[in-house]
Amino acid sequence: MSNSLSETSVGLDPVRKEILTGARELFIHFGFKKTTMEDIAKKIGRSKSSLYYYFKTKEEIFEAMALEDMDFQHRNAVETMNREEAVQDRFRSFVVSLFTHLISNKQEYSVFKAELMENPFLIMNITEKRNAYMEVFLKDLVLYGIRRGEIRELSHEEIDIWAKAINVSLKGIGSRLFLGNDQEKFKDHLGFIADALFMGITTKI
Amino acid sequence: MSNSLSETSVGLDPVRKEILTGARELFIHFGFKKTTMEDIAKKIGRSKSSLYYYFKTKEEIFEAMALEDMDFQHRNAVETMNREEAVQDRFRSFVVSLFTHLISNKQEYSVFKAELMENPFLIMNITEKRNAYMEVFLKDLVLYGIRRGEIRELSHEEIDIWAKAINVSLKGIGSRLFLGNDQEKFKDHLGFIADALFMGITTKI
DNA sequence: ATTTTGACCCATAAACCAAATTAGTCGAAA
DNA sequence: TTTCGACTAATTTGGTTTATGGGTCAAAAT
Repeated sequence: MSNSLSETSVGLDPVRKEILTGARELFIHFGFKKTTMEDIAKKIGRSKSSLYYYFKTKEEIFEAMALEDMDFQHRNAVETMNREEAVQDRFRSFVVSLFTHLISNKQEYSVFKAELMENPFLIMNITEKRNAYMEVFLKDLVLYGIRRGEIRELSHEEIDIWAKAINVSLKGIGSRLFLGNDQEKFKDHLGFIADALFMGITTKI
Repeated sequence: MSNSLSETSVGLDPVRKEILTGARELFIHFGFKKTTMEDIAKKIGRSKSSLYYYFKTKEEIFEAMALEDMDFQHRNAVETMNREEAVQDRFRSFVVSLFTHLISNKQEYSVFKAELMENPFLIMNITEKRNAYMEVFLKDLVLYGIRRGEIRELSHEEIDIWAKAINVSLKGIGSRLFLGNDQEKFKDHLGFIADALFMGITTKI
């Protein structure tokens, strides 16, 4: 389970953290483009050049911040999930946790909606890392379920495909929650959605 | 089942069709932005003004063309699907048909990849109509399955949610097939993916 | 009445340039 | 090892002009 999104969680450097928390506030308030390196530096009472001692580029700061957030959010979901035993319960719990967090923090990240499509390259790295992480996570979960006899014996290939498919599915649902304006209907049925994806909707037998 | 994406299939007007087929070729070759109304007019040997007798705007032409294509593609999938009896088989058949078509026509539509994010407003209407269509389609399919006793009795609300969730899931998988570069792995497992979404991956009972 | 057209209009895109910002570098200082 | 001020190079901004191309319209053609 040595699967994680961000290295910074170990808190390697206090200044690094300082930069990230300062940057986070500015990014969330003004977006990526309108936040200058000067702004970040001033915010934490340091010179702009200092930032370049810890990060190579502005993008790198943004990326580190985003990954840190996602990491926190995922750790949270995993922690909640691990209180369950059955895979179905774990999956449902994980999905519900992720999406409720997404919905409740929706406002906070709304600044990025516009920017996301102005420069998609910005989130490319982040997306890739997240995908890689999620796929490993989902594969592990399937293996856990198979071990418990709650999931049919699937081939390696099938597990891989399933993980990829469910990942993009969840992403699709996530974007709809984030961008769409019908979260209301969704948010009360997150558990149902998770179960439907995992267990299907057919009559058992 | 009076559920369709495009009215033009009835072939209301030959000139309208002419315009659409001419426009299609140009759009596919040069993209939306670089094809001018002049180009389209010249292509079919008419004056630019004529186009405005049949369509209000350039966007409307593009939209009509796209909807016509999608309509064809969906009619095809439905036709294939209807050869099956069991819902599971129908769903799988439908999904496989749609996605194989997508994969094989991928090259043709690659011009739009870039344009899609340059002006997302362009496909907004199309996307909305497609979503509406797909949700109705999926709901109908569920009702069919419930009638056959192959799908558990779901509430109206749940059917609605399921249709929305599966629609965005399929869209997610579709984009991955269209934009990503790992179709190879996917394309041989489309049936598996469809089954997994529909029937889940848990051991039955 | 329906369809087509050329001449026209005008919003927007492109091309250009000067000025200002700002990301990123570097050597020296702390 | 870490921080900083001064520098530079690239990008952005703002303002202007030109050109393109979407869209209108009244008249002509069918």
